[in-house]
Amino acid sequence: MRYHRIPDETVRRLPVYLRGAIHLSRQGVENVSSSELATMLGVNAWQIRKDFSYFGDFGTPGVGYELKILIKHINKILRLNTGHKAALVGVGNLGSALLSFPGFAAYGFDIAATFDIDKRKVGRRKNSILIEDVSRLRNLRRRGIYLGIIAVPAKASQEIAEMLVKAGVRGILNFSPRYIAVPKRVKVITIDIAMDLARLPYYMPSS
Amino acid sequence: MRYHRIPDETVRRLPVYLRGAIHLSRQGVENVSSSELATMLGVNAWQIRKDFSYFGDFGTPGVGYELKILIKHINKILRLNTGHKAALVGVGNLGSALLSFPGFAAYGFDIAATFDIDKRKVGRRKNSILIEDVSRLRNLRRRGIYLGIIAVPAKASQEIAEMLVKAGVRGILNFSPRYIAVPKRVKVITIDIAMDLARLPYYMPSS
DNA sequence: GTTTGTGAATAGTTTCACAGCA
DNA sequence: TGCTGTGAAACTATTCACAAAC
Repeated sequence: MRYHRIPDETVRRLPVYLRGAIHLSRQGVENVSSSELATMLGVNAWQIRKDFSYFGDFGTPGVGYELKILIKHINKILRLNTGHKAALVGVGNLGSALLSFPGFAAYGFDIAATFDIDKRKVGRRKNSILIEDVSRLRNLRRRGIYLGIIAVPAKASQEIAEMLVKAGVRGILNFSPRYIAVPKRVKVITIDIAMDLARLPYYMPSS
Repeated sequence: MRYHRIPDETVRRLPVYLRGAIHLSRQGVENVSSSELATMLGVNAWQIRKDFSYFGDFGTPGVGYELKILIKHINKILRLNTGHKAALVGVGNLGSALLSFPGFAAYGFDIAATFDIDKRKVGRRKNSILIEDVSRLRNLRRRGIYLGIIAVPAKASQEIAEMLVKAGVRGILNFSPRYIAVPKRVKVITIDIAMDLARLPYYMPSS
């Protein structure tokens, strides 16, 4: 390997491998082969080996991958080792669900601040985190927050995205069903639940 | 065009185009060019034209695409025109959020039944839909439901998936962070929120 | 014997550039 | 003139097959 550009598709799969590795590690397993991991995650063994080959040799022929090392490496590649504070904007149904979602902590994410526009919510606490007024959505930089989660209605998402960018955010997880335009230096990942559901019938055998 | 296999990537993008088309149509717009739609959705114009070219000529050179026709065609291709009843399993935080999520109805999806294992929830109503005991998760076929949404803890997801398959479901939207094994005839789409978040730091400029 | 790591072959997708139609 | 539709070229990703390592 060495000195290859890492395919985006590989980056997309790394968190999946990480999830599997953490799961096994918690069960006390110490080593795993590419084919065992593959079966568990529903992918191909050669895909896993190829993906790992972009980063270095962390496996041992005849044995497999040591989970501790594997987890450490993937965490480092994805820059999850440092931990990340995130600001959640919009504490409605979805936002509330996200607040109590255990999956974030597992990857070192911490929702450190929440914001809403609804005066009735502002000042209250949800999961022990204070809900602040969106107008206070400034200088996240100073609070060490570089990551925003947008869970507001579609209409407001572009505006909120711009506020987040101004506040110093460099990555946005967007749950609103809209494309949001931001400067190239900011990375946006959009999760549109209905969008994924919408292609399910296409793949379903005739009904 | 004609007689090409449709790339999966194109199928993945069709709901995005549909969303954009519906949005414009609601605003009273009647025609749109590939480049207008592209700007609005943050994609390339030639990508849109290429994608549409797999299905037939629904555009008019010099004019663009008539939104009414475009929407009808995409809906038909994705088989969203008939409407789909879905069964939601797991009425916790996420499940509740999904119940009040407006995005489903927009694509003709209707959460027609909900199930939970928690006896305290069973019998109650949420968004006017009765929460039934998971043991009643049978014969969805008879109720005209061929689509399942899994919003239960990871541990239980494989078991629930198997119950859904037995009940006649042909497509599953899985929100649990686990690979679930099902017969090939059943299509599973997994949405793992933490997984998408996990690759954000990789793309964020050094922090 | 088992399992990794990886070049080479294959498959799939995006981008381009432009002919042809309204 | 403006915009679509699409082959061909360029690029990217997946799959294979096997030599090397344990």
